[in-house]
Amino acid sequence: MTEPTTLDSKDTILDAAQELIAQYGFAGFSIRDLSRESGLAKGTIYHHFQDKREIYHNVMERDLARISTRIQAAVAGVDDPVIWLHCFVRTFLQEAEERRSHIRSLVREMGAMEDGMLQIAKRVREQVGGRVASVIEAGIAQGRFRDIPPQIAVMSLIGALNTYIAWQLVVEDSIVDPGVADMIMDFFLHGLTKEENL
Amino acid sequence: MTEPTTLDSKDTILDAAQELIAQYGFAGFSIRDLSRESGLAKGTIYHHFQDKREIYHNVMERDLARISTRIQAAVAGVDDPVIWLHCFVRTFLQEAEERRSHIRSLVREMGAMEDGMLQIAKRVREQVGGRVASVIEAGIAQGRFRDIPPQIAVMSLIGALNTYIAWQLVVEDSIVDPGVADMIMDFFLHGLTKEENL
Amino acid sequence: MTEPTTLDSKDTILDAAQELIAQYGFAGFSIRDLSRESGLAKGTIYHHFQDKREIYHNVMERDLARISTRIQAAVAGVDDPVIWLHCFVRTFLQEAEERRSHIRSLVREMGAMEDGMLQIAKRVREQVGGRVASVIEAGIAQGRFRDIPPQIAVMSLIGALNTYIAWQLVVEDSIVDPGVADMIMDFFLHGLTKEENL
Amino acid sequence: MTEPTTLDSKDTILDAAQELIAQYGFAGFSIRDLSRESGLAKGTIYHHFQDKREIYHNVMERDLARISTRIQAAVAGVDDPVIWLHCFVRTFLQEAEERRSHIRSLVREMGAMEDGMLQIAKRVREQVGGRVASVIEAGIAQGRFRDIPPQIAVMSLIGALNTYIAWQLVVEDSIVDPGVADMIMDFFLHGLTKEENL
DNA sequence: AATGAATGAGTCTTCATTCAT
DNA sequence: CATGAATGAAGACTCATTCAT
Repeated sequence: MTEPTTLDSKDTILDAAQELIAQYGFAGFSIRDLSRESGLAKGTIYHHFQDKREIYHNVMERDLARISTRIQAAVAGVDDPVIWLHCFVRTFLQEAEERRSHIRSLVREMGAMEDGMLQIAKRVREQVGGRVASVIEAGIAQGRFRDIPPQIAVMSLIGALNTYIAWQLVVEDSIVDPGVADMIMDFFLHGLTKEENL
Repeated sequence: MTEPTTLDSKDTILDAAQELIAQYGFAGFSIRDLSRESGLAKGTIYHHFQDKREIYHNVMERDLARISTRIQAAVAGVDDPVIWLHCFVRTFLQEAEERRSHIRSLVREMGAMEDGMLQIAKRVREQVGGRVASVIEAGIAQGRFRDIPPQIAVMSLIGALNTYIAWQLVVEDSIVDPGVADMIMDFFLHGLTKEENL
Repeated sequence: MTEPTTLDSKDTILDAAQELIAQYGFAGFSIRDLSRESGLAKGTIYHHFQDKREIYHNVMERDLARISTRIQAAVAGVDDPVIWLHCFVRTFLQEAEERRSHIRSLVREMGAMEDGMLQIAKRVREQVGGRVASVIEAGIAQGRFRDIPPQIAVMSLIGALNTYIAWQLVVEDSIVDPGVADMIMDFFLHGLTKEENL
Repeated sequence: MTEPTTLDSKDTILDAAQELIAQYGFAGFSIRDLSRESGLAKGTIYHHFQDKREIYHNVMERDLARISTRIQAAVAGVDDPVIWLHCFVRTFLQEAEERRSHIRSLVREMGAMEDGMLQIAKRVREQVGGRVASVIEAGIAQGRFRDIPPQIAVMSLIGALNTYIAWQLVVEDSIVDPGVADMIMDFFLHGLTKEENL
């Protein structure tokens, strides 16, 4: 039963790759770096993966699966759309704080991505975004949310979150303030305008 | 009067670089490509710029100046905060449609950026974001906007815009729908919650 | 038993490098030449050595080891200082004839050398020169040589040899005349002055 | 009479070139460096000299002329061969201390030199060495020096001097000790052997 | 006399990838 | 499963040199 060894190596590689991709992007990281960082020979890397691209794919897929699972778990059994969204936002930001790579990478490479990769990016968007959208749709159906194209709402929410992450984590390198999650949610729910001016 | 030759060459290079950076990112574009695309020899490029990095800097700076001017012009003389924001959003999206490079690049390279570049990214954020923030502050002072940390509002707006651009332009490669500007603004102003539930 | 392949490749590279360095100096030889001359791809060269400089270092070190061993062997078991010096001179010139690179290179690059290389040059001087110096000291102690700073003597001897090599081998490209070794030694032992004028 | 301007520029270039060649050798210095160091544009350099090689030639020739003149002046009117040699040695070392470039360069590039340059190197050797040789011949004729091939003596002397310069100036970067001139001369005149052992 | 823009071959070095072991 | 030797195309950047002004 030497099976776990294989799995270990693959995961070792993906772990190192994830870190490097997060730091340097797809074009900016090299197999040599990956070999050094993972402690495995270049040959070994190519034994487990066909391509640099395949490594990228795998990192993305794995990350996607993780974040999906994470969010799903956090949100499981929650029926109320508002509470659901609260949970989502908190988990999203927490996740970002713990491993910064994924969201950053997704946001980044988009221009240079060729088809294969774009598919993954789209799947993330669809998977994560789709879940959010359906909750919003539910809220609209329940008459609690305004009848607005859910896409717009999703974009606004994820955009705010990503921008917050990009600004706070990447640029400032500061730590995520948990209070912000609530402020973002509040703003997301009520917008800018003062009620009396509605 | 062939004097502007110098200026022309530098600009020719920057124009080509802008296009390439927009497509492939900093790490992903090569001087060789730049040479081919600009029609100038590699030596010539290095005659005008010290570094690949210097080229990047210049592209960013130039773009920053352009977009700033653009927005400033669009917004000049507008006093009403809501109208101001409308103008801003429209110009921001228009600008993105016309030359896609800047916002995309900014959003992208962040992880791999070293200090010099980050400074520029920060300046964009401060310059563009700061302007928006002050308008929002004005709106709050006038009692028209809710008393909310302007940063949160700015993040939400710019995040929504960036995400829209990233999703629509980069991934879908589709054209910006002018109606979206209004929808984003509407959402930004009123949020998700139905009024009767306030 | 094709194990020595590694060693072979490294040595193949160093052999070619030695030849090229001897001909063109450090700055004057190119990795491309080295690749052509060694029959190995540029990538392979960089697989075995980090740097152009590291190649240089290795060539020097290897040569230093060789010449040291050579001289040591030639001089082994010789007690009489005069005979010792005779052996040394002959071996030194012979060595120079067989592989011209080392002495020439050493003599040459000195101005452009950075620390790492200078250390090697110093070691040669100390190793080879030191041995000669100690023999001269022994001769002085035995009362056979004049009580003169050994450094001066060493310098004069090695200077004469190097100059001879430079003039005869490099400029004239002629072959070393074995008689010269004796003439140099004679001059080294007795100097210019006629005895009756002492 | 704007003639001196020309001369000035040429000399400015040669001065800078001399310094650079002394430091980096022929292959190791670049026209760009020369342009920066001399404060003149690359075009200007090529206005005055056809080639990198021509610059090298000129530096060498000029230096050769200088050192020749220097030595000639120092030795002028001296009849006694021993005193002549003393003056020569002192001047040679002084010269080396003042501008280190010439001797070093000569000693260095030899391997990489093509014909044109070698001719100069040979001329130096013949001019400087020849003068020394003829004084030694005179001494032999006067019965004061041993009847030894003058070449051997010249080689020993210039070799000792060069080696001293290389070791002290280049490697140690220390200052020339004037006492050494006398010690070298003493050794040159009397050799290593103690008189009573003759 | 002097400039600086322009060039393309050439510099060292890194790349992703293959393959025999 | 794992290695490290090997590759050649591509990377950023420098070179000596030309030429219009």
